Amino acid sequence: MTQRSAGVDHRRTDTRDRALSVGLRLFATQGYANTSLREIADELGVTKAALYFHFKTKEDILSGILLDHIGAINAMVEEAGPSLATLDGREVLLRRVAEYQAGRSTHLVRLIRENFTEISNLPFGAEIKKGQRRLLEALAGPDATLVGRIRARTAFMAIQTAAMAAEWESADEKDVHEATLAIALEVLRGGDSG
Amino acid sequence: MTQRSAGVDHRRTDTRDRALSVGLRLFATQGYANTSLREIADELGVTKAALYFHFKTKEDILSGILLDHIGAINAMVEEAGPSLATLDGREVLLRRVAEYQAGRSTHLVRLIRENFTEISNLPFGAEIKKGQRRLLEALAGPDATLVGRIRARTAFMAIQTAAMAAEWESADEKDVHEATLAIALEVLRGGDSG
DNA sequence: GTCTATATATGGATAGAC
DNA sequence: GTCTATCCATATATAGAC
Repeated sequence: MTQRSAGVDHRRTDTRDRALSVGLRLFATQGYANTSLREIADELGVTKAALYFHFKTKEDILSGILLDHIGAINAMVEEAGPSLATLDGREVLLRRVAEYQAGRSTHLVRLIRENFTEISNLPFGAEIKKGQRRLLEALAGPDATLVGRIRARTAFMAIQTAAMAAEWESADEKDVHEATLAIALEVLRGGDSG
Repeated sequence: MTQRSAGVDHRRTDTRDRALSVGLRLFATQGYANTSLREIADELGVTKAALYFHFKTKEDILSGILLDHIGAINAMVEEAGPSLATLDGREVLLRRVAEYQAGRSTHLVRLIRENFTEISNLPFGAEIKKGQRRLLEALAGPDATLVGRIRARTAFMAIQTAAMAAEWESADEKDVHEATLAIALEVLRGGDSG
């Protein structure tokens, strides 16, 4: 939920939503620290002061962008629940994560990946880290060995990178995603079957 | 070569080298944009102005840190040469890359990975990107299919991530590296043998 | 090689009018 | 909701003495 009200929208402008969208793109392509409020405001056709009506601080914009994402990841892990005890259940979770990330613009993935240090040092950065940690543990399964945890991490990294690979590979985006998912599943599965 | 002269060192101080070292650590842990020259100078026990004797600009410090790295990666690819036509040769290259990255402090890997957007937009950022692209193509081998290229990328990402995994995994660092290399080789190898 | 002092720009953020 | 005007902190970078 990016909007505040669930029913009819009583807002007089859509500046807030547009700011989140522009902010996502600029933060992802230029970096959070390198993007000024003036740049965002200019693209929106408003002044910096106008932004401060919608967001208390610059961090607030970043927070607004990321909150949905954290929620979605956490929800997927929780929904998986007891099914994570089996390899099949964990494969389903990995497929869902891949689907989710492929559906989003590449910007969100890039934003988190390439501004990870900065985000980590932010007040709510701990939440992001905790979410990723939980996801990796879920993918690794209960009582995972070191090798199992590394498999989970590698599989997740493959998926994550694929979301940005459209720029790198000349191939069709859908083909890249499918091939990557196949390899990620292969990695997660590993030699064993439990 | 971080030093300017090959023979006896005639410099009166080691400020330049220490600056590169401190800069690497701060850039990696806080981000390039979030690290000021004052912070670096303070840690060195000198003033900002002193830094400007050794480096023309702030970017120059980053450049000084990264130049060695680019050279090392390029050298490894070129040394591999015709051996890259075989899977065995490509596995050797991957091992060398893993060895190289594990030997360095985690900071260099983090610096590149988590400031990639910023570095890309820098004047010499194209060199970094070109170097990584060449490495991935080398690992994939000549006439690689899409799947082959994704395997190469995934294997490399696994290695790269392992260099930072000491903080995440409670296990012994050496064990993490060994297990990761094994999985990376497995991914690179894939189903086929050519 | 390093210092003090300063030029200059830009950033985030606020006050108050409309 | 948005504006103009402004505050204030901090940043990179330079000038010139020692």
